[in-house]
Amino acid sequence: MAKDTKEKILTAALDLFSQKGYEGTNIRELSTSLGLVKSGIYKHFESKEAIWDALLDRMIAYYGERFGSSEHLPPVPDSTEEFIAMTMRMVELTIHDEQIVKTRKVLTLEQFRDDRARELATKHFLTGLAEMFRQIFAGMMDKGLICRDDPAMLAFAYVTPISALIHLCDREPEKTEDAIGKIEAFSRHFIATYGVK
Amino acid sequence: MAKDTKEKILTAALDLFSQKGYEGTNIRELSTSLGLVKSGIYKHFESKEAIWDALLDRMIAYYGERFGSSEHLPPVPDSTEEFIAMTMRMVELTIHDEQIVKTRKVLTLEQFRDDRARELATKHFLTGLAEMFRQIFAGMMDKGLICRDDPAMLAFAYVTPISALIHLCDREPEKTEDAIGKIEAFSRHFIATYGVK
DNA sequence: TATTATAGTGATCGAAAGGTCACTTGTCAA
DNA sequence: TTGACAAGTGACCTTTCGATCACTATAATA
Repeated sequence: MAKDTKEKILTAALDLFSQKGYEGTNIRELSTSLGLVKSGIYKHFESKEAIWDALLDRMIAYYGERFGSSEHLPPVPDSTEEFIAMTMRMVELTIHDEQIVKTRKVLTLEQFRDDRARELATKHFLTGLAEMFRQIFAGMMDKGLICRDDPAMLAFAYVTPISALIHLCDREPEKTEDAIGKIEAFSRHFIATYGVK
Repeated sequence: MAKDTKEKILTAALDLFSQKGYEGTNIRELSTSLGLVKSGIYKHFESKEAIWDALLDRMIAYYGERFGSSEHLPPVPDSTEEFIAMTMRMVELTIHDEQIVKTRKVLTLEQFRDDRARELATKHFLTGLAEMFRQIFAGMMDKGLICRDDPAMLAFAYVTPISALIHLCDREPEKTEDAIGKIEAFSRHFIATYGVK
């Protein structure tokens, strides 16, 4: 029950921090959103900063679980069409999973203030995805699906445009449909460019 | 002299907001950084929010000046090498010009809170650059420098990876050199892919 | 049943926030 | 020289912030 409340606090904190940032969020609001009074929070965390630290711990752990090991690497697709489908599945997930969206927003807002957020932001936004697709592209080259090239460069060139549109969705959710369409169009164009005919 | 102070306040506000965000900045700090006392600010702006509004006005005006008209469009290059050189010149400027860096940071930090920041962020980070390069690519296709393709798609595919690395520099300035190298490598790879041999 | 640890309450604190106001200083036009 | 106005000062106001503490309710354990 204690642990339950602690988790609820972190979830509520993620929600508020992702909207207003760390500084913009106050403890009173956080506690009332959970149906308890301000001082109740301090039975579970000793300070506002302790909440922030725990939240970052959770985000880092979650990221490590999902992207840390190569076990979670999606299988190398057997066709370019399958590759596009896989991309779109991943995009849909990352755009619609609220927890992931909020995590991205928090990292965006706190990247200049907190060193761990800074580091995690780079992983989330750039290096993590790029490394993952580097491996996928290397595999696809072996299978003869795309032409031989530097897989790291291709991954970078593939991942960053998609990432830019994901950020656009975070910022302007009403453009989500457009963005998803654009991602698919980009993905097809990419395959048209680098795919083996 | 009055106008001078007003401008100085906005410049100091840009500096602080870009580091700590709007909420994280207090006007006592802002005023002492200018060598005056807190209440002095209120001789020039009626509230903290008025400073924010004026700052956004200035950013919007500045953006309109530089990117609004097609007069400021850089000339279509006469060779792919010139194209790369032009890209690198633009990148160096946008990474090292403090005002521009701070503007990007502020927009990053306030994009979820303020509608005008949201809109300007999308222009700065995505649509503005993409539109500019769409025109450049269209011109380069006419000159036979790059192969015929959808110029908007190429611009999007060219601009977003560079933008991602610029954001990386904003977040982790110690990686600036690496990032610039990577931008040039990407630019050359891009030309190797789409340039007419 | 008595004990004890824990979750939650409400009053309260000091610090810091944004903002106001009467006042002083400095500058320029008449 | 003087009057007027803008620029800047310092004391003070109210509100809100994060945080503390004595207290109560609850529920599991000995």
